[in-house]
Amino acid sequence: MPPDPLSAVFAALADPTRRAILVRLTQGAANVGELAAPFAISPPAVSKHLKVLARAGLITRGRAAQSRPCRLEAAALRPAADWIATYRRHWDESLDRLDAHLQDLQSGMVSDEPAS
Amino acid sequence: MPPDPLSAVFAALADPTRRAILVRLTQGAANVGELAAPFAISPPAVSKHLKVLARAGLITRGRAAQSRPCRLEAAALRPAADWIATYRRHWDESLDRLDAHLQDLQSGMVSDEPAS
DNA sequence: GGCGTTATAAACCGATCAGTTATATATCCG
DNA sequence: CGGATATATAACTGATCGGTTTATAACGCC
Repeated sequence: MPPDPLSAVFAALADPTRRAILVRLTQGAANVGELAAPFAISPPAVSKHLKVLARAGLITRGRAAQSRPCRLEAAALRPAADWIATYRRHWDESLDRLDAHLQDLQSGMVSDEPAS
Repeated sequence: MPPDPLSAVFAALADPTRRAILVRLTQGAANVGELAAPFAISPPAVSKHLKVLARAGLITRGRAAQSRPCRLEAAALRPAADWIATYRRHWDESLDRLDAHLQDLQSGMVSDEPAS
């Protein structure tokens, strides 16, 4: 059972190494060796990270001689950004608190009386 | 070793159940029973999800009688949104391709000659 | 064809995850 | 106090993760 795409993207972003790889790819395509260099992990480990990123749609791979360069596919970040954007409205804490408080009152979750 | 906060947030968002819990909490605070209801999973499982969300700073818990209501802390999403926002610039594929191509040329990654 | 380079695949390992059941804790009510 | 309700903790399980080492495959070059 493949995870839904949104989960795949968030899961891919949950690893610092993978985020660093994406950052690196904003400077242009790179092959596995170049990506592995700064991380003190073995090439196979990088290869696995790339597979995760590819499954999430965040990169695509090409072929150039022995090299399989990776290219960033930033468009795959859009659904994640959209999901988070729904919460922008709640970022302002005062609005948020007010909102929640009103909701709580409405649903009878709190007494609205001073505690003890 | 605690994971860095950004990883904690992305990891928390990587689970559909936890995302649904956050969505539910936009409608106001809720206790564990209310959160567990729509998901056909046991209360302890929900409790664990809430612990993950709390560790990521995405919710805070209160006390009201036997109930420990959860409140959304949307501000914790900000770093994640900011991280992703850095890639907005790359979402337009034509800009992205051009960018990457120029970078590739500059770093000598591709020949810039027609293949074969 | 054979060699070096680049990258993936396979097998394995310890840690963490997401869920369960069963047990404990905390709070209210009578 | 004792019982009911709401939640958390403990102990366990199967699956997945992030890494390793070893072996294998694809390509370019001589």
